[in-house]
Amino acid sequence: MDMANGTSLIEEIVSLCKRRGFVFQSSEIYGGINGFFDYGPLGVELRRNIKDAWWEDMVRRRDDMVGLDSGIIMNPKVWHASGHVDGFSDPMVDCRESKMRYRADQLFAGDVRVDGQSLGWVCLLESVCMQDDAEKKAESMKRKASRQGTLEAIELRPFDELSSEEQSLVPSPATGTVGSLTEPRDFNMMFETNVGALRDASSVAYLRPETAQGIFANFKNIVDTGRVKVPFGIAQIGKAFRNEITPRNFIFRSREFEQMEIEYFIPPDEDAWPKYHREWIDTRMSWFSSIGLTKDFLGEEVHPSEKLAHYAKACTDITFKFPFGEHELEGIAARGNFDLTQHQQHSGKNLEFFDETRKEKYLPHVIEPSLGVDRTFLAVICSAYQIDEIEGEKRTVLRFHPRVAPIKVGVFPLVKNKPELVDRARKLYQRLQRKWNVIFDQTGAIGRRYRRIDEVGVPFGVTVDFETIEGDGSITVRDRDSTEQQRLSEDELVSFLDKQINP
RNA sequence: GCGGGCAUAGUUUAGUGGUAAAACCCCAGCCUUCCAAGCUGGUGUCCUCGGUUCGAUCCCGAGUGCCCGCACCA
Repeated sequence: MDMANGTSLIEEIVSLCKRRGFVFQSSEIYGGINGFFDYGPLGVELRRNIKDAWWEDMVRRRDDMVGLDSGIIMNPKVWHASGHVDGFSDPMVDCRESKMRYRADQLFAGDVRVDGQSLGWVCLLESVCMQDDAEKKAESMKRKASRQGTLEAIELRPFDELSSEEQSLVPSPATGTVGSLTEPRDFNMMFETNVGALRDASSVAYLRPETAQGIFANFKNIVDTGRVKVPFGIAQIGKAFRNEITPRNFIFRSREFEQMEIEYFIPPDEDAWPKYHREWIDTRMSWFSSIGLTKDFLGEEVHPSEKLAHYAKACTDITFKFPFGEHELEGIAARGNFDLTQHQQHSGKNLEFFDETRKEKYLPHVIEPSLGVDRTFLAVICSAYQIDEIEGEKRTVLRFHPRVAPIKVGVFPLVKNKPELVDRARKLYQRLQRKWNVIFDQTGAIGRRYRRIDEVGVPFGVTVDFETIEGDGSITVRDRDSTEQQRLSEDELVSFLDKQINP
């Protein structure tokens, strides 16, 4: 996709989303707030349809899945066990001159001393040969200073373990200038809050950065009460919060978002996970196609083993070619039994599963397909958005799959000033309204009303005309994508719509 | 967090140191027998707060938001 075009394409989509009530910037009348969005009348329907489709296909239509809705705030110990509190609060250091950014624990510095006197500090990025490099640098510093004497051994320490006086002596690894590095700054992505009336260290709690830990924390409850047998999965849809440094790309990366996550528990045998991992990738990929994502925009990206977290066995992303680039839609990770092991240790509760057929206890391993509602929402719109031409006129159309379309049917009297048409159309509207989200529109010319529903992705327009009230009672159904019409009786219409909308 | 650009109606944009404009959209009415027809009317704190000025939407500063690049993204 060419980028010059891509930029304006996403702008067009953002503008359409606002104009037609899909997505608004949060708190817009107060100047907005970076990284938060609100979903308008059409947006909320689309979101709901996406979530319903996922829940229907991943939970209700499967024998091996159960659902869960855990709270956003949990005991903070959960996030210590999961590693989110300690592991992911990387302090970062910026170089003011070169604008480079470093993780403080990957930046090593040491004092260069000759006969007890400091010549200044050296600073290097973490590497296997950094000790050698440091000594070479020290030699050259000694030569430049024309100093005699013996170089002392250099003790390299991570930047974040130095005192702030020491930090201020460290030169930038990029430019060599002393004083160019900032103090380490915390970039923990979890939002903190306080539980209870008192605000102190003991009241700190976190807004969950993922829904997955709620599943692990409830694993024992579900095993004890849910009549489940490995392999089985627990699914959850819910809000999650990450204090992203730079939210970007519209709703693609925001600070408050909604996840649809599955933890699928499998036997711990080493040959088990590759099979289940592959199955889930295929299942999820075909699900994306089924709700109307453009196949050519979907891709798979396997994480190289050296970039995996230490506990992960594999991770494959399902990616989507957004107008601003190809990015992750869903991550499907084989996480071993890392999470259950952690929670078992930290909680002191036995979380082992007793396998009846094998007559043994074990901590199941897990496959984690984890998807963002908001990213799916954007991918659905990007797949659906099209500008085409009808009889020389441009039209903007959202070709939503009928299953996710916010509004399923538009019902129209052919003209407004004939009460019989209007009454009959209104009756039909009321009948359809009991089953689907439909709209009634009698304003302006019929063509205008068709175009208007095209732009919000309504798949079907039905029109009550003179043949309906004077002839055989049939109505016309107009297809959004082909713009072709067919005449059906009301009963035929209802079963036609049912087939199209609920596959 | 850093650097650059931008901020005018619901949307896209024009414009000005002296009380702001177009197109489209939207709402109401008239008209209309199948793909954005026409007519009439309606809808605006020029992002916020300071400063300069007799007077600021315009100039200056700060903030906020958006876009692009860097960095970050468990």
